Amino acid sequence: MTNNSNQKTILLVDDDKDIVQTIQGNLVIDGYNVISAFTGQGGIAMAEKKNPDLVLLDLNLPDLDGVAVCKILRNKFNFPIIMLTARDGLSDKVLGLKTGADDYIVKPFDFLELSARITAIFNRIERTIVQSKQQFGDLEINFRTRQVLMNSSTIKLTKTEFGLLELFVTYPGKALTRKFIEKQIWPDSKLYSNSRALDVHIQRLRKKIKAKSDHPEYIVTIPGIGYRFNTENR
Amino acid sequence: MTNNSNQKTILLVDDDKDIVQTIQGNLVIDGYNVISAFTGQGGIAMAEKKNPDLVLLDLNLPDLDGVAVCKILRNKFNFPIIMLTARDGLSDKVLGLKTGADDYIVKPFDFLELSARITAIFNRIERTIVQSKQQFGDLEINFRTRQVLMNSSTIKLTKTEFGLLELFVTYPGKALTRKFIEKQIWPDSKLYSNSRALDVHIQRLRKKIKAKSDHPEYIVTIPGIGYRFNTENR
DNA sequence: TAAAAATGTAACGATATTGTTACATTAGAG
DNA sequence: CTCTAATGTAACAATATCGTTACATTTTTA
Repeated sequence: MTNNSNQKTILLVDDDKDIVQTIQGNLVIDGYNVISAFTGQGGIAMAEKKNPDLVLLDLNLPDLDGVAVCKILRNKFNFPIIMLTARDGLSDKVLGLKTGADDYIVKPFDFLELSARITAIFNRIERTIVQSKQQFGDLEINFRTRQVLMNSSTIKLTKTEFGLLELFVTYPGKALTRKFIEKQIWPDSKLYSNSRALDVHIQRLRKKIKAKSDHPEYIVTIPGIGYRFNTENR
Repeated sequence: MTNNSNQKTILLVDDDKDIVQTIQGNLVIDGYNVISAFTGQGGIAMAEKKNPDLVLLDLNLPDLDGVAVCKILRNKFNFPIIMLTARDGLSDKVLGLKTGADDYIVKPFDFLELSARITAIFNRIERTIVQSKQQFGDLEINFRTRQVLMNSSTIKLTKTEFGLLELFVTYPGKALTRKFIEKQIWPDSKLYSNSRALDVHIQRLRKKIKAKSDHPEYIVTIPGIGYRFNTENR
């Protein structure tokens, strides 16, 4: 029905048409969708139009300096950039990486190394994304999907309850004052200094957590101060 | 109130104590907290205990093969791994990267390059995390905070509406069938084949988007099929 | 073009979520 | 221990969200 393929698009920017053809052919064999440009301007335009998953950028371009192109791309987009260049000097490499490139490969290179470095970057991104899950003892929180699991069974939290939990796990083990919590949960509301709303939401969250856990309190009360999220001994 | 320091910890695993000392000194100057181990076993133990932000792994270790250590670490942890080694062969590099390393540097190397590659990796991670924001024309979506901005002003979406928007931007420009959308939004519900709920939620989402935008429809109806999220010409 | 099918949309009741209140319980000060 | 302040918690009303329905409008089919 919908195209669910995870095929990644790689933009290749190089003015040497032979090199483009060779690399493109190999990348296609690797399963990538490849688009190309022969100038810096063309590369930038193509990036804006196609929003590729990764860019291979030669530093020797006919119109613009490759480093300048890299800067522009890095400024506007988040995709990884690998520089391909004949410049082997240390200062070139360091400059390239400091400009925002994710990797720097010196020509001539073997395609197998390029391929391995591309997948290494994609794997790093994948691992980083998956890492948006956090585990606290028998509690598992997926911040991307907002799914909360306790002992592998789902806990349904309301928006406010999830906000509280998110706040607690951001400062595990730290005592958070009532005022601080209230400011985070209700940022533009009037001062809740005399409201009991926070107490009530804490109770509701505790009840839902406790219903699924055999552990004692995750949320510890500190009278006169506020609350603390207990992550020890789990 | 809470310790907000962003100092990163790097674990250096190498049996050459001179090299360890040199690299460690330079990394400390770069502002990192550095811990070290001289054996594979020691490195694994240290990683488990300290959960570093990055590991520098020499492939020549007295007890275990470096590639084996890398496999074990990659299996258990998400932190990036940079291999440091004298093995310059193509197959070594490719094997190293395929084993799960994020980068591979051949000894002898200049510290400046190592330093640049470390920050390149940290920057990639940072960008990937921040990338949980997406821009579509005048529409900006932060998937982490679930905040939606249109022309820089906030749109308040309900859970279902945000789910729809998230689904649409996952498949920009693609036609999504009603059945597909319904399965994604109400996964464990009965078949909504004859329900009009989807239509109603689409209208509500459209109204909220339109209220803030001067563009035509973002969500295009495809009669008989479903809907399509229009990302062109914005 | 006319009929049929699909979609748009306002309005309604059901349910979920929220913040307040009142009273019970607990912790800490003296 | 007693008193007081802080916190726990059930119940309630206000609001938000949801899915259905009925009817209007648009698109497709024939």
